[in-house]
Amino acid sequence: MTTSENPVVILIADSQFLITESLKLILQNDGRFEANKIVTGKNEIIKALTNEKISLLIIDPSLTDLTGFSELKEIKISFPELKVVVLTNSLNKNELHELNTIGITNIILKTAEREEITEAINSALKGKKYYSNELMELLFDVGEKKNQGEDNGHLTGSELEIVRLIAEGLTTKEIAARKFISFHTVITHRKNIFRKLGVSSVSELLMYAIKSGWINMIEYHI
Amino acid sequence: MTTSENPVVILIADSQFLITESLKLILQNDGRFEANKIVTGKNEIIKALTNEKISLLIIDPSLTDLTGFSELKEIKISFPELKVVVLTNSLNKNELHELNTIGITNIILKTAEREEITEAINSALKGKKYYSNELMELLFDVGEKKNQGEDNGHLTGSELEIVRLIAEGLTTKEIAARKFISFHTVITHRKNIFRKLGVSSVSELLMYAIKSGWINMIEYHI
DNA sequence: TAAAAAATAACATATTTGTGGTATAGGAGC
DNA sequence: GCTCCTATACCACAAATATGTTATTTTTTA
Repeated sequence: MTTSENPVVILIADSQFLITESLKLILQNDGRFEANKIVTGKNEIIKALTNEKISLLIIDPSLTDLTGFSELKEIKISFPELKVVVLTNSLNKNELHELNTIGITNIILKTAEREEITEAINSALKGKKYYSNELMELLFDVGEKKNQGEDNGHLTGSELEIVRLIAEGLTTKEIAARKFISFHTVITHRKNIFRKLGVSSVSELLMYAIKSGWINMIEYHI
Repeated sequence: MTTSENPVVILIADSQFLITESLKLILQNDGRFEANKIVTGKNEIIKALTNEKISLLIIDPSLTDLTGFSELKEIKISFPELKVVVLTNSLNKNELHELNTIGITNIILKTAEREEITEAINSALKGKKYYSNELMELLFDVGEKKNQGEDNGHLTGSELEIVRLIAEGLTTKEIAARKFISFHTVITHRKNIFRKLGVSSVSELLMYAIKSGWINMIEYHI
């Protein structure tokens, strides 16, 4: 927090010009930070982290990999000392939990106010957690309105694959043909999926799947 | 373009702090503009447009109404001389065409580069059209991959309402009860919807509806 | 006001879904 | 070795869907 500490160098990894410009301004006006660097491509991130002494990385994960965060995970493993703030346009509950698992606990949305942004940065530097208000709500509505199903949400690999094929518009018969398995097996999978998720129709299933980020909507919605 | 013209006052209507901050910076550095004002609520927009001589409005429509753009339409009618640049996070093809119908032809995404932003503003002031590169692609893939249906995409009000009820997970019988119409009527609507959209299952219908922005995903995806 | 479009409704029928069971083989973990 | 989980598979049946065709009334629009 004071100038007597190690120099704080911040790396901003974001391809949105309008965002990086504002961030630069905020960090400059703060005065606590030694230098800031902006990278807009995924390759530059590793290079900068390797060659320079970076204290904090502010990153939009959509710059790297949108689903799975595997590259973000690798960064956290390669640079354990690095503090990370995730700054992104939108996150669903699945993604939020996944980031938590990786050890990223300072997450804000690009709709955040100035106070939230500085708070997230300060918390990250102190090793404290910080989440946007909107994300806190997401974290806490674990109970939720619907689904009285038992082990909600945890589908197996085959089950997830079938959800995606249903989303593509395939019928049970077509899914069986595509996967070279029996029609009856697909029926059983469907039953298990419905039971686990507490839904009883394709519509409800798809809404659940989209909400949870199981279906890649990128190709459907710009 | 020159200082001899009328003073150019720009109103920025956006609730994203990170965006308004950058815009302010860009406009300040440009030097051509007399004054800039930032509003973050929908009520302030009309007040500012009424009381001050605004040349250009840079607006994120999600500040007002996300679907239908009815408030944006009213603004265009009330202030015909006003130039408008729409700056938003995402748009689908339906929304893009709707904006076009209203007479808003300068549209860029918040992922735009500095050049695109200034170009959009300059074009708007000159009365010329400007669209982000990503949006141009959207405009031009009219042919598209699927759907060989006839009058694609244009559903009536009742049909759209039924699409939303299907998305809610209601069965045909339930929809009939909810709307106080015959089961057979709902069946007919479904048939017409499927024919118009070139789909043949609820899954395909929902994917189409989400892609087109007919279903409000806000409650499902933050 | 005449034509076009939308909303309403019905009948018939093949296909698909949703739901209740039961059952076996293979792998992971204790 | 034993148990839990997963993937596989089958039977049966009621409910719902998808598809075709036709037709009347109401609303919109040209």
